[in-house]
Amino acid sequence: MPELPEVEVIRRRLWEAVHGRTVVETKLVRLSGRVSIGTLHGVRIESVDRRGKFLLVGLSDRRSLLIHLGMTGDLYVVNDWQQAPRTTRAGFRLDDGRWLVFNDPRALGKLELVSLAEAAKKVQRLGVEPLSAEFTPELLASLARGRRQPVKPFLMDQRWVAGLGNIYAAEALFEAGIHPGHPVGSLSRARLARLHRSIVQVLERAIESMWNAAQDQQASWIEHTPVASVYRRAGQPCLRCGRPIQRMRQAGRSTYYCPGCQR
DNA sequence: ATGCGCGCCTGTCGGC
DNA sequence: TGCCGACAGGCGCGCA
Repeated sequence: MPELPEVEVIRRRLWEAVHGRTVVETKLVRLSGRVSIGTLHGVRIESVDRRGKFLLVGLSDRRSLLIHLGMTGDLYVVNDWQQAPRTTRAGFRLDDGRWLVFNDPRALGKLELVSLAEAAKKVQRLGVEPLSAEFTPELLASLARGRRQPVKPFLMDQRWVAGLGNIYAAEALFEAGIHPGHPVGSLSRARLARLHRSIVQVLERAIESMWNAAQDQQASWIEHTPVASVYRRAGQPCLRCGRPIQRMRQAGRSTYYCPGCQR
């Protein structure tokens, strides 16, 4: 499920729901190497941060829960354990009786308990935060320089820019009018500047739209993912020019684009 | 060094 | 109804 916007909305919801609470019980289910935590007991949750697609839950014992949601992970609070879905992999009972639940049907997510220093080290390998002031057109251009790699897999590589996945990489490229197969190093400065702006806009719009949906208690916010312009729209008309959206394979992933609007 | 293909997992959906 | 393949919002590894 989650790329940067989804992870950011999960982070905000989590912060509201769990900050200052103490974990009083840990339950691990469907164990695998991807979940490596001992038991958490008597520690207070002091922060919930995001770096790229990682969540870092800061604890009062100077440790951190480092979470990556993989393809299908989700993290939220339920009132009692009975409400946790059967694909739940871990649960943390809070001092108010509710449960913080890590649900992950495909089990590609990761959950580890590490020292603050180790957590910091692990996220250090990530590239720039696209919604930070550090992310500028100039920085994007310097990262792209000299690379022959197609722009879409470049955008999905977390070492350069952290947080874009298959959906938002495709959406940003559509927004910028750039063909996903274009070698990133030979895009002009002007086109990279436009791509930079598109990345920021696409991510900000997605966060805003999902965050608004999340405020409505009646709505299942995850279903309010902003309508995609190209993602999973193969064969349907382009919203801008009407030509059918194409699907192609790149580095093993589906890429959607408009052959009319993206060059 | 760089870029691609595959394996890891389970769920869903459409076609036969 | 049941089976089968394709596909799915990610990452890390090994190989050319």
